[in-house]
Amino acid sequence: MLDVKYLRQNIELVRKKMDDRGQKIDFDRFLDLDTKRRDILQSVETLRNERNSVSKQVGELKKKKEDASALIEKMGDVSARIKEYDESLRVTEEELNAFVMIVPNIQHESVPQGGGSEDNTIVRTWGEKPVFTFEPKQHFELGENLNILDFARGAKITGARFTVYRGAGAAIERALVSFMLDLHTEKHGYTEVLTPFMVNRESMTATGQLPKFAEDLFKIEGMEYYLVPTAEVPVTNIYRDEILEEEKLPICLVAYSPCFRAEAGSYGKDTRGLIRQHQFNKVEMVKFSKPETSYDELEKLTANAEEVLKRLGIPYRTVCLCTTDLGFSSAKTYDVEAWMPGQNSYREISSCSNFEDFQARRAAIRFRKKDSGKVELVHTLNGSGLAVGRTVVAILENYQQADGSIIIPEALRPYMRGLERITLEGIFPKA
RNA sequence: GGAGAGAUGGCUGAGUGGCCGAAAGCGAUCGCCUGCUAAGCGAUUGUACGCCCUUCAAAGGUGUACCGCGGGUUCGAAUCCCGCUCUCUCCGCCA
Repeated sequence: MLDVKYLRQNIELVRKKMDDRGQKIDFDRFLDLDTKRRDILQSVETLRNERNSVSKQVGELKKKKEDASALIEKMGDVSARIKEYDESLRVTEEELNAFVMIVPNIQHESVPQGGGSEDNTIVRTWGEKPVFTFEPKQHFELGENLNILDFARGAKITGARFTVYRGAGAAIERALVSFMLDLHTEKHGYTEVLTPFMVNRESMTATGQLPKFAEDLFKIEGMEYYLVPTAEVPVTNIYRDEILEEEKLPICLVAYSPCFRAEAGSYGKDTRGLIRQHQFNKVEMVKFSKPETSYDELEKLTANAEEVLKRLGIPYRTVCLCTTDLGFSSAKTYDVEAWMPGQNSYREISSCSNFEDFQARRAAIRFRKKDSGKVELVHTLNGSGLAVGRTVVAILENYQQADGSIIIPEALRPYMRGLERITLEGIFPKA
């Protein structure tokens, strides 16, 4: 969320920023609530002050065995008034809070102005698109033909958007997770963490999924627990309500996690295959940074995600999301899009964002400045490194052969007992 | 799931109605002392939100809240009462 004080003092700038994001927000209501809150607060604090000092006098009188009944009677009335003010303060703060919680972050000045995904700017493009002597197939057709992806049985077991992986299909998914974690820990300096796949309401609120996007989440029946839509939630919440030491920053964590998304409102979109599932695997990078360096960290984070694709030999491009495509909590986002020959298009495989202090304020993640001793909010960042299911899609489609087999990228072979090619006959070689 | 014990500042830990935002110790920071290190001495050392001052901010002043969370009793609650959460011990169950 945004800082209430900042909002109050920079309301016109924020109005403009939200206009550019295509958000219609009634900031007059905010100003009213804010003024009301401070009025009530002052009144109630004055009364509390009176109560505190009179109560002290009562104590002194009683100690001297003198009569304090006049004061006590008077304070009964003051306490009643405090209770009334407290109630209206509670209501006002609730309204104010509800308002602030649904205001998106302010975009960084470098974010391109836009009205849709066509306005995202292409930052760079890498790799040679493979040339085929045949019509390249889509991954779901390749996967079903090789008997490594089984969508029908996934649907039987659970429902639409669930998949069974088999043999080399299951192995390549697992290999990718290990490959990505090893790369980020050994080459990019991240510490691996493994966090819960269910989180409570506070955690979801801290990273911005709640209260605004409840319909995207799976909630556990009868409990205030939710399935994680991304490891960003549990990993960022590791340091919720904590004050970190400046020397420890930046803290760079990487986590594998399955992700669960209700995908409400995406009916009819990507209905076949692995692209859009209710459950998918992801390796996620999360950073806690000092404000001064967070944009450098964003560039590094994005490069770390890109490195996975480079090592796998998958062509990609990186785009900077425009104002209207930017996610709720993000100040700036790069999407890395992998080339998918079967679909003849680039598809998002990673999303790398700097949230600045937006999540940190909700989550109360701060650090103490070494020289001044002052506490300040950290900046949080995260990015997929990468979405595993979509990486499988990219490998199947880019490395498909005329006979329907799939060449395994060299970087992955050590993680697959040396397997070089997925064919229908040899699902997996003997070790 | 059953029984019991507990939750206080960066940490340990005292505090069972007013003198408590909280003793003491440890740690940390600054200063003094010391040839250096250690020891010693002195000072400082929570967070949030208002208000005043200030062009803004910082600094400063002032007020309020916070002793796991939420309610209640009381002129007054870390302290008493109720509910919840979490931790620990024992029993049961269990990968």
